[in-house]
Amino acid sequence: MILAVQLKLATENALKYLFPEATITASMITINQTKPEFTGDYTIVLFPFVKALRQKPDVLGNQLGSYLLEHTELLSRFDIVSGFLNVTVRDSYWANFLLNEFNNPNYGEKASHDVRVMVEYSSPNTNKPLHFGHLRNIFLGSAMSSLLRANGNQVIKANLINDRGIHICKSMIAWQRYANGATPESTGIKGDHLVGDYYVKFNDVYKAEIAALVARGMDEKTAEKEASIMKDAQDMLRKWESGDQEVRKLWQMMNSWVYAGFDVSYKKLGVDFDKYYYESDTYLLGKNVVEEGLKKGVLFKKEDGSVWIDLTADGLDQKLLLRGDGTSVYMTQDIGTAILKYNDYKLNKSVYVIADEQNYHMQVLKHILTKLGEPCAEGIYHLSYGMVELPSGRMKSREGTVVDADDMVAEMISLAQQQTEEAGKTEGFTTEELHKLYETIGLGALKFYLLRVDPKKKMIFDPKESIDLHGFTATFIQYAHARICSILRKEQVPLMPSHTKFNAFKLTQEIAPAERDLLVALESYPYILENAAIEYNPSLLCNYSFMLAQLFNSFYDKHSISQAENEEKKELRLMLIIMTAQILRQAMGLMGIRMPEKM
RNA sequence: GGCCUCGUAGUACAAUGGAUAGUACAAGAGUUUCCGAAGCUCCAAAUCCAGGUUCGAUUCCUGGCGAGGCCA
Repeated sequence: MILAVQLKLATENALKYLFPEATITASMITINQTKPEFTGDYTIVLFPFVKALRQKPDVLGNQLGSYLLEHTELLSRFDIVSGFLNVTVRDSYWANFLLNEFNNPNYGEKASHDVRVMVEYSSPNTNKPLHFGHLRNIFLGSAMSSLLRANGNQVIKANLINDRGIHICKSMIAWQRYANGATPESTGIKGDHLVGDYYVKFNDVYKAEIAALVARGMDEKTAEKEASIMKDAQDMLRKWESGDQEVRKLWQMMNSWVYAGFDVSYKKLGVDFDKYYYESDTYLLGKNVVEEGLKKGVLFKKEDGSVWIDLTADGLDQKLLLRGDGTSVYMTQDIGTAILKYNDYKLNKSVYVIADEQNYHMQVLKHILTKLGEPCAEGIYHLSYGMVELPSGRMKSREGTVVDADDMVAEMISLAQQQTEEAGKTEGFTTEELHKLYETIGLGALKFYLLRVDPKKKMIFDPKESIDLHGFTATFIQYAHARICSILRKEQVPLMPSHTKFNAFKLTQEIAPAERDLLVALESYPYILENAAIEYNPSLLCNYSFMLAQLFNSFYDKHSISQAENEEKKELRLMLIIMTAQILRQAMGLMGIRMPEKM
């Protein structure tokens, strides 16, 4: 159990013993890390007890501090500063902790238990390539999957592909009209980009057609409907729905190009999926559930035959589930798909990584499933994230302001190369190793950049300033790791030595402040790891890793390891940096970021 | 119009109701015969406005102002 939790329990017990009359609840106890300007490792806030115990903070603090000092093995001293009880943990505690955990490759992870969680992410449309906004989704989903697994859950990574609909027909019709049979092979263009080009082409032609019609005196609304390319696309959609052989063949061919393109991108990004769902398989689902809901009286029918649910009692409004002609809407198929997923895997939880513009939709979906009495409802969690915006505002494909994902990755890798070469750090690597290193640095920077922000908040990305490789970045953390590896290489200590190597270690000297700071941080890692999963927030792990790397850098600057004052200090510091490197590798690994041993 | 988010240094981000509001970039000053300077050290700079709850509010509540999103 980590120290902060132990202290909290000890405090609760102490207060109950000292003040048996008063009611003390765990929620009243706040334990923080002590601010650097005060003596101590952890701080217990005394104010919340003042009223309940009718004691002055100082008196109370003294009683509590003395009790903890006497009755636990944890503390060596305490200080009271204006309502805060600062406690200092015994050096022997830290030494024991370090000796037990420094080379534990699973430190902080939880044992596997039978809770099945699906994480759905990426979920692209098959009419255009991935853009920068998708990357936030993909990295979030991938990191959350790893985080949930590290916390013991059985994770299924799912990708629901939006492979049908009018937008897909748009690129198909434009390809049919203008491509002259061009294929990825004949043009050398990546499949998703090729199809995307014809989606753009569609919009160009469409716009021109509307303009021409308006010029002939038609009003704009009518022109939008009358444009021939749009009529063709709608006609194609009808044919697709009726199973027209030719259209289906074209659809399959173009989608297969897109999938091949996505596969290349996913592989480059280092993400994968356990299960693919296709909207062409699921878009008719949900209708029967709606029919049943109608029978149960949960849903109602309007005069035109359309089916609705009334959520006004829940502060929402009425929501359409089936149109008068019996066709379904997005909500209908989402109901069906939620049930399908649940039945496929007997899910305990189903996480949807979807942008916050769908907040209302997801809220309604969960409500409806609850009202319908579907058991999948309870486990649904919308991991809502803010959109990535440019300084000028939202990315808009129509205005050509989208940043392409593949381009962005390539740019980051070349930035990594450029900076490595400028720093003259290419010696001792083969060409192949360098290539891999640039990928590690470039992709790491990109992932970290998108994950370091609280998912709920929208973020602004300025492509002109590109992404820095200094400061609050993956590069900074990777560099700290590489330095540690370099020291260990020189000392001929493996990254994960067997425990017996330091068996003879015995602490006889005082632990220095910089060593302590590092120990406190290392010890709190399990708490961070757990919280990041509970709060569905990988940025907590990014913040933590960066702080840990910072602490290492300061420590490294103050104290020599190979030239330590004596053998004991050297062993202590070696264990410290072995564990630091271990946690950095593990934490960043969960984010999909590799830590190089040299850079 | 209704509902939901969000307003923190020049910029981008932190802060379970707790101490003097942290970090990075940019700006300024240092730092290399010594384990990797992609580093370290110092310096300056911010909670949109007005009320309220509290021993204590960036955080909770109300009302403005501003930005974004969703629903018709």
